[in-house]
Amino acid sequence: MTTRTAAQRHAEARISHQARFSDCPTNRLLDRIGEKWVALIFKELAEGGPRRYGELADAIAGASQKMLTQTLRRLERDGLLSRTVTPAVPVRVDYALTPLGQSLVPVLLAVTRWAEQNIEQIDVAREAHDAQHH
Amino acid sequence: MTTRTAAQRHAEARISHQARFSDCPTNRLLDRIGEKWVALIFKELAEGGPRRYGELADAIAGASQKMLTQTLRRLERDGLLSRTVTPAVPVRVDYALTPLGQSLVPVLLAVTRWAEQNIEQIDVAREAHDAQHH
DNA sequence: CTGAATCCAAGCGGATACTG
DNA sequence: CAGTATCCGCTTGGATTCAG
Repeated sequence: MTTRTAAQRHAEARISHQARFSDCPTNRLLDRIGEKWVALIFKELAEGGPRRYGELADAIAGASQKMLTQTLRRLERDGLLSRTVTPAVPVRVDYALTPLGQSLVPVLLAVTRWAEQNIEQIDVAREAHDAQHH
Repeated sequence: MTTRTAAQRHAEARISHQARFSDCPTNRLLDRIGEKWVALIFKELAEGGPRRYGELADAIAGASQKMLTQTLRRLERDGLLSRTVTPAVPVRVDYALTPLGQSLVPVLLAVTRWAEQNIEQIDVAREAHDAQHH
């Protein structure tokens, strides 16, 4: 039977659009840089150059060890940063932005600039909105 | 007693950094525009001008009604878009970017441009990485 | 020092049903 | 038409413990 309810057709449409969502480069990128600690990691590596794992952990003390490692590994997998292991005792691991990662820095800076210049307007709008709807 | 274990001090440090994280304008903005449907909503409103709720729902068929409404309301609360109710039967609701929202469009475009130009390099890096670690 | 593995709570986000 | 309300599974992310 080709008979389907409106709900079924709508569900199917949603599925196919979900696929397109995951394929959309913009959404894929926003998923990455929107991750909780990515902005801070980029800030550290962009401003301070290569960093050891422990240095990053200190600089980004808000992140748990698990999240920091997970995030670093995902960024490495995407080719945005490099991970260099120096076999020694104890072991030494350095992270650095790749050229691809560096090319993303200006984009992040654009985001930062807009945020710093406009965050106050957002706060004002939020207070006004909250006041109106008591 | 001022005596605290290293673990306690570390936990306290993490708490205070968590607060700073939530205050950071960049992270606050990324939290917003990183939400699942924000990029598509902005794309629709930036390219097509004001849109009725139903038109947005059709254009962004991947989003459930609940998520679409939630996201629109949060963006409205932040002053990034406006919601205009026309009392009629049936009721008509239009959404549009505010000037503040429009000022964010170029930033989103920068993200989109980088994504489209570099997503392939990310895919390549990912395949290479996955291949190496079988 | 740099992680991996496990456990668990909180919340995001989808499905469904109902409403002015 | 444009939502609201409820239920619920799954993912996210922190705490803790163990390891090379």
